[in-house]
Amino acid sequence: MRFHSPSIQYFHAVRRTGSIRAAARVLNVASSAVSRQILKLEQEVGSPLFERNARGLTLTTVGEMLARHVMNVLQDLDRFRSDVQSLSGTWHGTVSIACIESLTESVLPDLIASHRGRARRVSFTTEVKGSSDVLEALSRGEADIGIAMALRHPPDLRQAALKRFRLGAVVAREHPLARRKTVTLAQCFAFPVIHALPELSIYHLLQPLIAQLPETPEPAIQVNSIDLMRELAARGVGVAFQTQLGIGRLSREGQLVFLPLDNAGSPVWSDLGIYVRAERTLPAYTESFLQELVRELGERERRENAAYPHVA
Amino acid sequence: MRFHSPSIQYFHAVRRTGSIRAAARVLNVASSAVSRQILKLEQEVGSPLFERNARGLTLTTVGEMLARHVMNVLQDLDRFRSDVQSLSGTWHGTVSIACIESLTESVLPDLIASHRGRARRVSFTTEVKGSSDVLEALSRGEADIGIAMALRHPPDLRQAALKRFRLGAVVAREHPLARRKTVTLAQCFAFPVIHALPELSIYHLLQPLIAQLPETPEPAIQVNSIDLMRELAARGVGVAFQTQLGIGRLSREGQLVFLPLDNAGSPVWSDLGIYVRAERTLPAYTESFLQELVRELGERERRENAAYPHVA
DNA sequence: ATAGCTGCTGCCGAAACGGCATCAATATGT
DNA sequence: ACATATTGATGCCGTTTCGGCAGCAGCTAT
Repeated sequence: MRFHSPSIQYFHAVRRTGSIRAAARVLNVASSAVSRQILKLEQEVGSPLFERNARGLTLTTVGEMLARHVMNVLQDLDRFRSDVQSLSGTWHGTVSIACIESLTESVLPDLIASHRGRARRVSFTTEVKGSSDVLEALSRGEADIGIAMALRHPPDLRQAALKRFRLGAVVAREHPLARRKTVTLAQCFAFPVIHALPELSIYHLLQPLIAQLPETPEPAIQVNSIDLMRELAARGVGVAFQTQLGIGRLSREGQLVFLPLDNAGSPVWSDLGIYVRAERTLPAYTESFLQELVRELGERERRENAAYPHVA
Repeated sequence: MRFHSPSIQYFHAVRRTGSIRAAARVLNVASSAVSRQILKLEQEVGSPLFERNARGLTLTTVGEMLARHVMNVLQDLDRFRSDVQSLSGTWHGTVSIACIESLTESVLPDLIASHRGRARRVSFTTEVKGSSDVLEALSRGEADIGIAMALRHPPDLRQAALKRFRLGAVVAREHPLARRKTVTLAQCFAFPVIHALPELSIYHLLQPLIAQLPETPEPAIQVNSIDLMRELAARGVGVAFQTQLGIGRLSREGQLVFLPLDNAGSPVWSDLGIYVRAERTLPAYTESFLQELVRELGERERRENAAYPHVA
């Protein structure tokens, strides 16, 4: 089933590993074979594809162009393979997901479990990253589906869906704020606050709002793990900020209370985007999971926004 | 620059020609070489790609899937080539257009002439077909850009733009109807009418309206050429039907008069769609022309609908 | 029945591929 | 500063693959 010339497979491996010898190890061939294929390729294209640094290879501009083409080819080959297999009845493959941390508590495990229940032959690989890293992984062809904060995405990605969830304060059941319906940022800052570090995307959502506050609040606890943030809040250490997506189980068990943020009378939204490579047609099993993911997130968006109606 | 394995190039040629020996002639190789590559390919895929009829080869289902993949690969290779060339300053390639006849009088020649004036190295091939043939040519990878009546298009095509033009009656300057502002179908059928045959898309636009008329009009002249239709109308033979797009020159010279159709108080629209293959990223020069085409058609749409305001 | 087409298949020379050993250049560790 | 390790490139050589030639059988149209 590998009817494409070795050159492009070798090129692909070299681009990913950043070294000819490393690529050769992955491909189980001699490094000379890889070296030659790359040289031949450069001769065909008429331009160098890599810059030879002493420590390995990096793509030139033309190399990046070819990388895009090769990625398109190999990903479309995957789709073709899956099409053929689904024709012959078998239905297996691997769905590769890159997503931000707030999905790992409930959405993703629920979905993967239910999907695996129905299609045992479909396997998953998931990588948790920051929002911009998610988009980059997608661009580099290292993931099929990406879920990230809806930043401005590069043109080689397509936003398959956009769901917005209310951002809110998260406090322990016993916290003084816990009996309110909504809270303002100012009210939260009357208490110790658990801050997100800039590597978490909540930081970028809250920062402009915090900057508008009349007085800069005292430095509070800062963390870079949503899980840690959640557990700290559950222990009454302070007020954390999250969408309800990210606090599922502890919320269901009644330990945490979610209080929608009220910013001068209007809600604060956290936009979650689902992304795929724009130039790619997904394999059937991936497309199938993607649609489930979009449906599920839409369902949660509907439910949660109904539970906490807008402050008109 | 041909760094893809011979198999897929050979497969592509065989699919297009429908015969191994014919493909071999096109490729300038021995037919045995082609035959072997196809057999090897079928062994790799694990399923026959063609059905061997005594008179040549036709694709199997798996073959059609592979054909789609190969088309994606080769078209994306074209894009890559053009990307590299545009990086090195040179800018040439061929834009292949499939369109319906109503564009050939003014829109297309104007656009191509002006584009060639600016980019001498970009060449064009244009094929005039019926609307459904246009879409099929696009699907088969035989054209880059398609312009056709906006029918329901297959999922492998993407509608890059949709422009609507008013359908109208076209009569000679001296025709009794020529002094009206608008006409109804009934009014037209008081005179001899030049009908379009079913192979022209105007037929399918008018047929449902004609069917609603109280009495079936007498059989009139029937033609399958817009050019002929136009020239007949100019000679006063009867009333023809067209969008104004299709009668440019004769209208400018004052020989033909365009009368927007009035169907029970509302205009009759002819929807023109611009299509490209959905799974394809266009080369830079093609994309550039596509945008010009969309802009120009949008401009004409605006002008013409301003010249003949809606019958509110 | 003949002539012309189809795709397929031995045979063989030529080209491409891959493995091994080696080289020069550079980075790293002591 | 020196030794060591790692990088990509290259010459040599056996193996594999590719492609051309000629001929095969099967089918169709005349």
